[in-house]
Amino acid sequence: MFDIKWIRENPTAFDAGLQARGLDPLSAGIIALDEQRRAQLTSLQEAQARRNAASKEIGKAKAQKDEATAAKLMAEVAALKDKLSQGEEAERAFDAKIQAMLEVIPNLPRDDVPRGKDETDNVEVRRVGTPPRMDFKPKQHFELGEALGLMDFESAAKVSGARFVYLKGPLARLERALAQFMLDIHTGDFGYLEVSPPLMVKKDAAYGTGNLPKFADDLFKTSRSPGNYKTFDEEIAVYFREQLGELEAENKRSRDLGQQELSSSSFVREASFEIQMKEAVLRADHRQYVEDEARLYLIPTAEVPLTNLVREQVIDEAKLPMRFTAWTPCFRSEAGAAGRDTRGMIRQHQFSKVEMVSVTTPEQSLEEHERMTSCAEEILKRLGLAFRTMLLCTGDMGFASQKTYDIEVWLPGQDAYREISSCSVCGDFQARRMDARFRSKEGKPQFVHTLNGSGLAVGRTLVAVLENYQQADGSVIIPEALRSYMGGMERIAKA
RNA sequence: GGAGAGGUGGCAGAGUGGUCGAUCGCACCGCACUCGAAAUGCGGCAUGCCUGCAAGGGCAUCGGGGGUUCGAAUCCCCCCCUCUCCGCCA
Repeated sequence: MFDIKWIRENPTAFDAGLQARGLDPLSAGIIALDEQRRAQLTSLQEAQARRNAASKEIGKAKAQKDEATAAKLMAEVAALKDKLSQGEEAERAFDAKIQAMLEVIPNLPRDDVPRGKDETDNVEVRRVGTPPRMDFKPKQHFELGEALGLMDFESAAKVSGARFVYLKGPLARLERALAQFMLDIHTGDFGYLEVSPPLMVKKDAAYGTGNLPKFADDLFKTSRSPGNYKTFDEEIAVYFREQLGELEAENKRSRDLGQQELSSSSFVREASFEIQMKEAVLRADHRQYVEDEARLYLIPTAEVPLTNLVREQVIDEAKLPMRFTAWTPCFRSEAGAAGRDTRGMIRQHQFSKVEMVSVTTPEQSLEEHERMTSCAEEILKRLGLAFRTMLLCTGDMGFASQKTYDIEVWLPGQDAYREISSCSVCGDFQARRMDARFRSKEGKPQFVHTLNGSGLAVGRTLVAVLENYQQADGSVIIPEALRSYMGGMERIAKA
């Protein structure tokens, strides 16, 4: 989320950043709207100032029993009433309009991010490890898993639909082992605080990290039954009374004119039809409102609850950087991903991930970004998996990011590097949306910087282990580093 | 889910229609006293926004939203949260 003031002062930089993202310039439109808003705000505030002053004088006049003056002033304020309520409404309208424009604008890329259109313009910054040599044709993870009888997509489809899976026996345990292994490293070696967060969050939290309002389609949401209808019933009662009153008035007019009363059957039928239509609309609106307010979202990543841990507060600078890690399931509707990676565990509606989140000062964030990326890389190193680290170009970065490294692990079965982690620095973009600030010894509170990264996607790590450690006979060697987490097991083979 | 109590500045806690953006205390900052510190005394100390070169001026904010009123922290309505008790439950 951008500070309108910053846009006003840096329109060129703002538009240049948008252009790097492949977007059209927006500053002129926003600034024009903001100018209107401020002009209107000033005139509203002048009217309010006059009302406030007059009200104080009324108080004084009444205290002195000067009813004449009081009455005069009250008349003046009464005349201001329309102007005030119109002004307030106009202000709300301007605010909403500008807010709606700002909240869907993505973060601007840092200067050192390569310009580019899509993933083909990403820049490889390093390559670590060598892909294993195999003297047989490597299989894909789902071929291995299904042949072992430990990975069951068919049952999952029956129970939950496409893009779900059952893992069984040693594979289920391997998922748990990987997660524990990752958490132990992040907490033990890198100083992250392990957190077990809520898996459902409110709209405001999803908004804070930038998942809403623009990417609502990517989220699974609960639909809770609307709770209290009292307000609505009252609304309806008022409306009915109005309608009936009008009908009666209409009939009285007709009688006075000596005409036939309109409460003849046809009119009543028409009127009651209209009432029913309006009632239906009101009811629908109200239901929608209540549901939207009560709605919870399944987290698409633990980034959401972890980052929002600092929302709406002022943190003591001495506590920064804060580092959180969590192992959670993640839920994504994958709308618009139809046809991509339909087979196997690469792209699921539900997957397991160990997430890292850092909250820092503006000075610390760039260095923290490198550190976080290396924390993720360390997991792959210890597992003996080959990977490359990519610096994403401007066109391929996520909504909230200023700069992103993707880590791609080598998958022999696919004969390709595939994303297994994504580490982003968001600057104060999320902090503004969450109102998360810190206070230094001297000086006013300012917005924190936030970072997030996968450390790692557990499902995809499991895929990588299977494919990289597969043997000619279809069994899979368990990497040294994981064996203690697997009860000493060295190999997964068909039972 | 039911009943009751409550939500006010960093903390604590007054304020029930008119100079209340808010008394007092604690914490914090500055100054005085002191060799230094403690204690004491004096002064300062909420946030956001608009406007102005600045000094300043103005608007809004007492959990959130709406309403009554010339005027609301204070009255009315709705919602949220916290605490206590009861019920239900992994």
